[in-house]
Amino acid sequence: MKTQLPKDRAPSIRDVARLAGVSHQTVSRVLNNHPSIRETTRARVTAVMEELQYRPNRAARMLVTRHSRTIGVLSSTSAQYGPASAIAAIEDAAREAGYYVNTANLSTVDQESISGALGHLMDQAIEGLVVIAPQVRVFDVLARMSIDVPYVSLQSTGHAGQRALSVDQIAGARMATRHLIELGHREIIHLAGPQDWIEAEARMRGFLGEIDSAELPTNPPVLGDWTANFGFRAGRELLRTREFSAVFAANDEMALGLLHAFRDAGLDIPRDVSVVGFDDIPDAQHWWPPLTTVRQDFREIGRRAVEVLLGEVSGNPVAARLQLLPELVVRGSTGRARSLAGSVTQA
Amino acid sequence: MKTQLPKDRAPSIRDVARLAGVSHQTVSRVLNNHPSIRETTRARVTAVMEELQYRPNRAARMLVTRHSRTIGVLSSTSAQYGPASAIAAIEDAAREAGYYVNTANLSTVDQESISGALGHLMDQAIEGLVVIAPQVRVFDVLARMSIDVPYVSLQSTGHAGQRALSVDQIAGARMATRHLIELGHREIIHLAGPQDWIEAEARMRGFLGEIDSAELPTNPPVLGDWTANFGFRAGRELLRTREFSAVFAANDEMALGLLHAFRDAGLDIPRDVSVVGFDDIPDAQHWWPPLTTVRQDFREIGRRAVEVLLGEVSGNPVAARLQLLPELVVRGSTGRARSLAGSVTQA
DNA sequence: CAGCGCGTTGTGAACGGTCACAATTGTGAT
DNA sequence: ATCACAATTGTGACCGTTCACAACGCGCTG
Repeated sequence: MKTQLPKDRAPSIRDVARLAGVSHQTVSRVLNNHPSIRETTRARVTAVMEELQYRPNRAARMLVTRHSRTIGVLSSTSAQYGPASAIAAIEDAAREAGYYVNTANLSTVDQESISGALGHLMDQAIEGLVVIAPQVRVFDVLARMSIDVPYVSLQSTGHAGQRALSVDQIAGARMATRHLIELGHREIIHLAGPQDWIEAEARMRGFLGEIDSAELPTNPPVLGDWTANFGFRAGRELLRTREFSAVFAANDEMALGLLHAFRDAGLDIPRDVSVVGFDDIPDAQHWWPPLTTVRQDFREIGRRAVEVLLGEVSGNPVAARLQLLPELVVRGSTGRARSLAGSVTQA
Repeated sequence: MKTQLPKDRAPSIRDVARLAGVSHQTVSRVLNNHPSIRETTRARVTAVMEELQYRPNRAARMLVTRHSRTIGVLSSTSAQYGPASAIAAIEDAAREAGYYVNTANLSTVDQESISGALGHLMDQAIEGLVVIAPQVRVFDVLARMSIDVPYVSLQSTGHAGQRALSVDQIAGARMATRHLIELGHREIIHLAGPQDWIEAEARMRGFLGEIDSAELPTNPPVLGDWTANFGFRAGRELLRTREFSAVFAANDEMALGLLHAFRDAGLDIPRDVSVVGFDDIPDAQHWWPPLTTVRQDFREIGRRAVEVLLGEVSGNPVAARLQLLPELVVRGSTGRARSLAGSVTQA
């Protein structure tokens, strides 16, 4: 009982029109549910569409409307938990809003790689861009290429000219640091992330700010690369060269490496050293000891990014609160300070 | 010194043509580097393109050629390390080949969600599909929707009618199990993944096969959900209800949960219990104790998936070996068997 | 010198939607 | 019944590219 079609191509709007006995424009109107269509006509057209399994051709629509309904995501290290779950959330939210998502990964952060990825996205005629690789340099390139689409950046704490949407990294870092101070630690070392990452720099600022408020001696931070491997090596190095009773790592992975190194050296955590991480990835509660860390909700950030971006795209900006507050989660890796190699002179 | 353009729109092929003093078709030929173009003409056209910052309109091209140069990725749990790094690798490889990637996530695995995601991808006119959510049901829906594009599935060990590309899960599971047997363990429990996951089922088959070859008693596996939280609860439950000296977990996350539970119960690993995982995620080497596990190279799988898929798409299938061999990585979470609560009767 | 063939370039029509505008139909008031 | 006006539908052009085909120029052959 199927209606035969002349062409072998996918059915077009005109095929539907012919079979429904209307003009192609009417079909188009049904498609975009235009208000003034008689209910009976709409039903007839819809029926034919159903029968033909009609699917609008996105390319054609895109050609004339100049809307791709696609947003781009620029990301690095997208295999890590944080970025990965943010991306997943972005995709979900975008799809829900009828948008498509295209992701480009940055293998390296040289300018060529960045502009290559950006070019790839621009070819797609993206209408908006989410930047999850908040290295400073990315924004330079973004500016230089005169990208004309609106963009949001995750976790960049107001660095760019555009809207930035983020968990308040500075507040989070202060919470972590204050927690250690309140436990009586005075010699606290910060294992920071790469300093061309805006969020790494923000966490460092938060750390230094809090240390400063407490009028504690300033220990030079160690600059890491986010990985557990680095944390491990840094931990060994620290034991050889520094005096401290606590470390605040800029992310959970590096904290894990620290735990490993300290344990290998025969130290008891948190009796001998306290460790705080940042992110609260799902594994962290199962580590040994379970990690005290600062939780940020990556999925929520992703969702909001899309919300803000689509608001921007459609011309009526969302007045959403752009800063989310992170939350300190105290577990077994932190405890009261006692003397290890140095520290503890206080009241 | 810039040449003024009449329109405010992005420059088109005809704008370039006019300025270069050629026909639009010639410009098109340059674009697709057609052989018979005089070198001088090509140079002239290229120069104008450069000056105008011309970018071909993908929608227009797509409309007429019916090629989207886009491949789709259907994935679930894309925040986990394995899928996430495979996706990243897919994107890299695709971009290198001049293709675009569109990902759709499965929040739930009901049929509606699956066909919704698939529909989203089909709207994009994808030319090929990579399935990373190898639940059996996905393939049912795939068949029912009569998806007409070629697809590869990751880690599905030859379940589907189409090409499957994977690490040999069965071999990996056998390696892990054999390792435990060789250490003298006789009461080995398998903490399996959800059985609607093809790879979970394959790992279970490998485990059972190896147990069978060694003529050991068969312990009923425990069915989990891949998460560390589940592993933790399962670990506590096992200690209450079962006798065993080793557990083979179907992935590293669940193994982590086990370690946590066993440690909480005051057990020493590996003296009292041995634990093996699967995947070798980067963190696993830093856990306590460092996890013995089966390594599979997710990036490589992703790369190959694209290779195979693009071969299929372009009509000349790649004759690549589709099975990769995983590798056993022995670390601190496994050791020789001794009596715990049961077991150890052997020679 | 006509004619052939090849390399190179141009012409006009698609592709499948939307847009602007015109045309038709229906409705209520006069 | 008539008219104004709104609701509904139709017509043709256009978006930017590729495709099929035609045409041009030029050297070479006979």
